[in-house]
Amino acid sequence: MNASMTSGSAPTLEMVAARAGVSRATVSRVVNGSPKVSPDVASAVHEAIAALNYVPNRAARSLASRRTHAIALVVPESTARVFNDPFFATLVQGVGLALADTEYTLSMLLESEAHIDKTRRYLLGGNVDGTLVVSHHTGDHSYANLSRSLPVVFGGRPLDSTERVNHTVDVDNTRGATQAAEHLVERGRRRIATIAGPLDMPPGVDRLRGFADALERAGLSPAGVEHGDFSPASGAVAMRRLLERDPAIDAVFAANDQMAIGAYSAIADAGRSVPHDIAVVGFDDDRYAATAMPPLTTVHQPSVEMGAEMARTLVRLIEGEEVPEVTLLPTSLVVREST
Amino acid sequence: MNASMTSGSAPTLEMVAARAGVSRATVSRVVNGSPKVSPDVASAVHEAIAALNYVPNRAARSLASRRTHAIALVVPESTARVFNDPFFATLVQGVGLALADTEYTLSMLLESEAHIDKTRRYLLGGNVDGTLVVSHHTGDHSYANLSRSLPVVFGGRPLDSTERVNHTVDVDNTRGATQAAEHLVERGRRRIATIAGPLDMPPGVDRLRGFADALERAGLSPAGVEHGDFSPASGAVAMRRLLERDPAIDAVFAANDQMAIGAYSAIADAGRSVPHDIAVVGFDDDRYAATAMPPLTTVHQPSVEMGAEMARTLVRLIEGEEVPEVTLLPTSLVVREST
DNA sequence: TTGAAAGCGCTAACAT
DNA sequence: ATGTTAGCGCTTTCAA
Repeated sequence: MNASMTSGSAPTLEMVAARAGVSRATVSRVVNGSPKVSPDVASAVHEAIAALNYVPNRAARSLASRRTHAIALVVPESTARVFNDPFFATLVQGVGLALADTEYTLSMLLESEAHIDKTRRYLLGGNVDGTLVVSHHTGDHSYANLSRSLPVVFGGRPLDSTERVNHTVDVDNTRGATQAAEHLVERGRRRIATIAGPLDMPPGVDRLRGFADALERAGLSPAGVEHGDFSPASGAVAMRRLLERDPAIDAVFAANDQMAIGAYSAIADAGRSVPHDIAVVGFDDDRYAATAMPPLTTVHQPSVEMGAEMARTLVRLIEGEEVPEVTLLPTSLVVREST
Repeated sequence: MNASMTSGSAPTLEMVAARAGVSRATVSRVVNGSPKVSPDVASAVHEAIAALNYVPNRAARSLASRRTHAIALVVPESTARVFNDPFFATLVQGVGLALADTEYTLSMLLESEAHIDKTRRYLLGGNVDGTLVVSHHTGDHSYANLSRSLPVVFGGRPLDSTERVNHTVDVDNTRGATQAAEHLVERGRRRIATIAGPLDMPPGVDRLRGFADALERAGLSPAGVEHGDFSPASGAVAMRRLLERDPAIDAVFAANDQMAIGAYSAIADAGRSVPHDIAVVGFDDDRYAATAMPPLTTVHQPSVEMGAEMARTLVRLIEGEEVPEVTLLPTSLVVREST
């Protein structure tokens, strides 16, 4: 717009100082919001900044302050493979949104096996002030000890709880499963079975427990428990087995929507209908849930919120605030037509 | 592992120099792969680097070299809203994967309206060496002129071709639509209609053109053209209209899968069946395509590859290489049961 | 081929 | 409340 913008190189703090007639230190104070600057000096500096369209140089700032104002989001390869998992995609969105309100920047690290320690070096090499890690896998110890050298927040589907990982944000899987079971009971169902997830994955364990506890409180016991691997095919297989053992089942809670959809087909194959003969509740509220036939009643995961919460937690951690070791986000039941 | 690692602060280039018995300049040369270093000196330096587990400090490097080795991926808010668009998610994955082979780092900028110029400042403030922008929208001029100050590669669903944007990577929409139309012709269909996308979006235009051209070459003309907005509902409406005008239609090409799915329901409502009465081909090969009933024949978009190509193009641009202004990625037809 | 020296743009004591 | 002065860790002329 104006002449100063046509100058080749970016304006520096020094130029601002000269223009405002103060020292560089003062400009730095103003830029960093130090309280010990007189109002008139501050506004003079602000004017100069605006006039020159000054933007601080990050590299210089990091070098001097030893802080990068960047955080990493590490996506283990196994997760990358399911990158089109809507849950994950939405989580990234939450992270980005939360960070937009801060001075922090997001570095995405898609970890491919070939570069596994490139990632570690990057993280440990002072390139970021902290990191977020999303993992689907229990056995993933690779980042557990990272938290000794760097603020880390785990999230998504967190590690096995036996590992003392410092900070994690998770969805309240247990409570969600309980909501699902209670809903089925309220609908008058009595022979309620479940298609659980793998027991080596925390969500698998928690969702099964929440389900079982709720039934017990209702004075019922599961009409069957079969395990799947969260895939639609495994859901169909599990449903078939459930039906073989007890053809009179009148409801089923699947530990995720994909398995619920698989169950749909097994139910149809058995000549039964949803929800008339068998009510079905899923978990995740993924893209398939709403458009399934019939639309699936399911437990909604607040994924955007989870990403945002992870980001906020990490930022607080970096700034030295006290933060709870684990944050559990509430789920909510979305009632559609499968119950 | 060893004693030096327990030392509080990270090893510096200076420490490496001392240990290798050379100057800092030499270490810098080795680290940066300069050719003018004698082999023995180089290996001594490499040993020292390994022994100390030295990792160069990025901030210092950027400050001195005026390069950041970071690239941004800007996601306009409108796109963020459809973040769970599998196409986009996969594209990000491709970008990440391609970058993993380089020295570059990915900064994700989810742009929220409130911070729109925060993004511009960030990009122009020397925080990145270049940027990738994904956009669904024609009218989005905000980044068009960015390319005057910074290497930029547009991608995904690029801007209106009337804007002279320097570099873009796109899927070959025209060719893809042609493949779809030719397939229908080969299947013996003769009354072929299309549910086109909006004419203010490049994919809408290109897919319609590719379709029409192919029919013309086959000596046919469209049995009908209706426009939708890429949503399933609009696909259903369009299909209904198509059927009203010409009940004898025996095939339809929808400009995306979502509209094809919408068409499915309109076809069913009309008492017709897919593919017996009407063959349907979509475009995108999204998550719904494979699981639709019947599974949808569609044009596959190489989204991972597109992300990777965008990243590679940008890196080349940054390194000063010559790169083509537009790269068109080939699509492929995935034949399933709807034709 | 190697080293010396001068910054890159900023922050953070320390003075004043 | 403001200025002075050192660096932060690296790259890069320029000499040797």
